[in-house]
Amino acid sequence: MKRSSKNSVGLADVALAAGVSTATVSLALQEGSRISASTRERVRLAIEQTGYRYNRAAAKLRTGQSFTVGLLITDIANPYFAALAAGAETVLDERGYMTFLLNSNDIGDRQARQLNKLMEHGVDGVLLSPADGTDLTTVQYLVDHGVPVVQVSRWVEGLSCDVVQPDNAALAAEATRHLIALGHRRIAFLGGTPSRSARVERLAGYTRALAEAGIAYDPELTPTGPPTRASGSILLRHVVGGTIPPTAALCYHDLMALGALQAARELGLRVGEDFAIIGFDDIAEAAICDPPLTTVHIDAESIGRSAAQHLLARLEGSVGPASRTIIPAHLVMRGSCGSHRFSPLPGAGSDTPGKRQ
Amino acid sequence: MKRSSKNSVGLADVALAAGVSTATVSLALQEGSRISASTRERVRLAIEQTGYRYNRAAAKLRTGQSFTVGLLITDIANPYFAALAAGAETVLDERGYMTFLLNSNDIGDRQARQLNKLMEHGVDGVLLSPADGTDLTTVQYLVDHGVPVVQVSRWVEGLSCDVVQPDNAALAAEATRHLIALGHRRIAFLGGTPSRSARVERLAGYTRALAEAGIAYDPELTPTGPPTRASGSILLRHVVGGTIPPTAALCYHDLMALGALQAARELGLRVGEDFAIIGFDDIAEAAICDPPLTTVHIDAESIGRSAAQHLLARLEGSVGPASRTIIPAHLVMRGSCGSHRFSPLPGAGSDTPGKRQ
DNA sequence: TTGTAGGCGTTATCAG
DNA sequence: CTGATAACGCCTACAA
Repeated sequence: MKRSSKNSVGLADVALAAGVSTATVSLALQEGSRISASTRERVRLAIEQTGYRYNRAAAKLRTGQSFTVGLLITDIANPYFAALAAGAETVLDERGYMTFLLNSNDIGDRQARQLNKLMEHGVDGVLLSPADGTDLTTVQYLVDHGVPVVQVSRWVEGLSCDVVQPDNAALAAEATRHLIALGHRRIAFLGGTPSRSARVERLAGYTRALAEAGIAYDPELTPTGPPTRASGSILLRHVVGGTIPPTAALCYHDLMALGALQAARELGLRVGEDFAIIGFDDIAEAAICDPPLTTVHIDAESIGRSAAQHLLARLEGSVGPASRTIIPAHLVMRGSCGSHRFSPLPGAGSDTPGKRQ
Repeated sequence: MKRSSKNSVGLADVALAAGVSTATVSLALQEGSRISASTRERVRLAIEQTGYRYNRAAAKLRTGQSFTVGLLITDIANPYFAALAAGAETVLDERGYMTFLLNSNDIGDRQARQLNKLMEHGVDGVLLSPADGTDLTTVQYLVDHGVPVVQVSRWVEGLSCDVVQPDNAALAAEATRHLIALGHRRIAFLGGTPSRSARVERLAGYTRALAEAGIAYDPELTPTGPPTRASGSILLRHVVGGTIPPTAALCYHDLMALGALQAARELGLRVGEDFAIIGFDDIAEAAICDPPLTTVHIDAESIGRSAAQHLLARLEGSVGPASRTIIPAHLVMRGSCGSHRFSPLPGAGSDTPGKRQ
C-alpha cells in the first residue's frame, strides 16, 4: 500500500498523494463513475504531481481487454495494402485502439507464427488478409478463443468470420466485357496464385464474360504466378509467345499489370494500340505510367476503414453470423487499352458501348 | 494454486497437469535453465494437453519488458515510409518483437497523443520519424523514462537519441551540381516545410552547390509547402510564374516532384528538354512516370532495418552517446533532366558530361 | 533440481 | 461515495 520507492508510479502512489484509496483513484479515472467532484479534483492533482501513467498491461491482466488489434497483411510495401493499413489504423486509433503491424510475405508458416504471437500478446481482434496456403486451423484457433477476425480483400474457405472485399467477379467481368466490346477475342488472364480467393473470383468473372460473348475459354491464356511485377513480365512473355497469342490481358492486379506493360513494350508491342492491358487496384503508379493503365479502381483505404469498423463492432459485442461486405469499385478507363480514344471524344462512337451489368 | 475453472489456461493449469509447481513450469519454458530433461518433457506434454498459451501481458507486469516497439511515422501511404516500415518490421519480427504502427499525419498534437499511448502500452522502444512541429518534451519524456527512441529520416533539434538517415546535404549538393553541369543557372528548390530537418539539410546542400558555382541564392526560388503531390504542382506553377523563371527544379521529394512534373507538362514545358526536375527517394513511380524521374535513390527499407537494429541494440543495453548513422544513397539519372540523352548513347556528347563529385 | 511465497498495477466485489 | 481486499498470470528470490 505504500510502494513509492521502486520503479514506475502506479495507482498506489497517486492514492497516497491524494489521501484516498487506489480503488477511488481507479474509479476517478473512469468517466461515468459516482465519485464526488472534490475527490476527483484531488485525484487529478495528485496524478499531475506524481507523473502517473496508466498501465495497460496491468489493466489487461485484470480485465482481459488490451485495446490492441493485429493487422496481418501480406505485403505492406504494396501500395494497395499501405492504403488499407492507413485506413484501418485511422479508425482504430480514433477509437482508442493500437494496431500491431505484421507482414506475412504471403508465407503460410510465417503467418501461423504471427497469429500465435498475436495471441500471446492478447490482441482483442485481428484484421487478416490471409496468406497463400493459410492453414485453416491456425486462424480458427483465434476465433474459437473469442478473438474476432475480419478478413480483408481475401478470405479462406471454411472460415466463419466477416469479410470485407470488392466484388471481384463482377468487376473482372466488367473489365473483360470492356475488352470484348473493344473487339478483342483472345484475352489472357494473368497471374495470381491459384488458391487465393481474389484470383478465383476474378477468374470466374472473366470466364463468365467470355462465355456470355460466346468466346471459348482457353487455359493456355490463364497462367498463374506470384503477385509481383517480375511475374507479370514473365507471364506476358509466356502468353504472347504461345501458339495463338492474345491481343489483350487482364491482370491479377496493377503490380503485375505494370510488369506486363513493361514486357509488352520490350517486345515491341504498342500498348493501347496493338495490345490492351487492364489491371486491378488502381495504385498511384497506374495513373502515371506510360500509357496510363486502365484498371479497376478499388479504394483500399475504405476497405481498411470498413474492416476496422466491423472489427470494432464485434469487439463491442455484436454477434450475428459472419457478414460479407462489398466495397464498391469501378473500372477506370485510361490509355492502356485504347478505350480512351472513344470515350472522351463525343460522337466518335465506333464501338458498342459495352453495357455495365 | 488450483485455478483451472475460469477463463484462459495459465501456468497453474499446466503445473497441475504436469504434477509440478508453477515455478518449475516457468523455468522449463526458458531455454537455459537447470531443469531435468524428464520434467521438461512432462511439462511439454502438459502444455499440449492443456492448450496453454504464454501470456505476455502478465509477463510484462512482472518483468517490465513487453517485446513491443512503436513505429511512429508521418504517412504509411507514402511508399517511402511503407518500405521503411517493411524493413523495420522484418528485423523486429525476427528478433521476437511486435510492431505498433502509428500514423501521425505529420500533426504534432496527434503524435504527442500517440507517444502517450505508446507509453501506456509499455513499449520497449520507439522508432520515430518526427512530425512537423514536434514538441521536444513529448519525446524527451520517453527517453527520460528509459524508453529508447531512434529517429528515422528526420530528427528534431535538441533531442539526444540515435538518428538513421541519408546524408541529405551531400545528396542535394550532388543533385544540384548535376543540374549546374547541365548548364542550368536558375534552379528552384521546391517544398518541404521549413522546420523539418530533411528540408533544412537538403536546402543547405543546394545552397552550398550554388555558392560553389558562383550562383547567387534567390529566396524566390525556394518556396516551402507541405510534402504532397498537390503542393508540388502549386509550387512549380508559382516559381515558373515568377519574374525570372527557373529552368530546373530540385524537389523536396518524389511525391512533390511528380506533382511538379505534371504541372510542368500542363504548362506546356517539355520536361527533360525545356525544363529539368530532380526528386528525392526514388519511389517506384519515379522509374515509370513520363519522363522517368531523375532522383536521389534512398533505400528506405534499409533505413528501416538499420533503425530497428540500432533500437534493438539499445534494448539490449548498449549505452554510449547518441549515434548518427548515414545510409548510403546516390543520384540516379533518368529522363526528367535530360542527362539520359548523354550517358546511354556513346559518342553523342553534345554537352559537358557533368562530373560526379 | 524443485517448491513456496510474494508482488508487478489494475479492477471488481463487497462492505461501510 | 469510498475503502479494504482479492484476484488476473507470470517471474524470481529464497528455501528445501
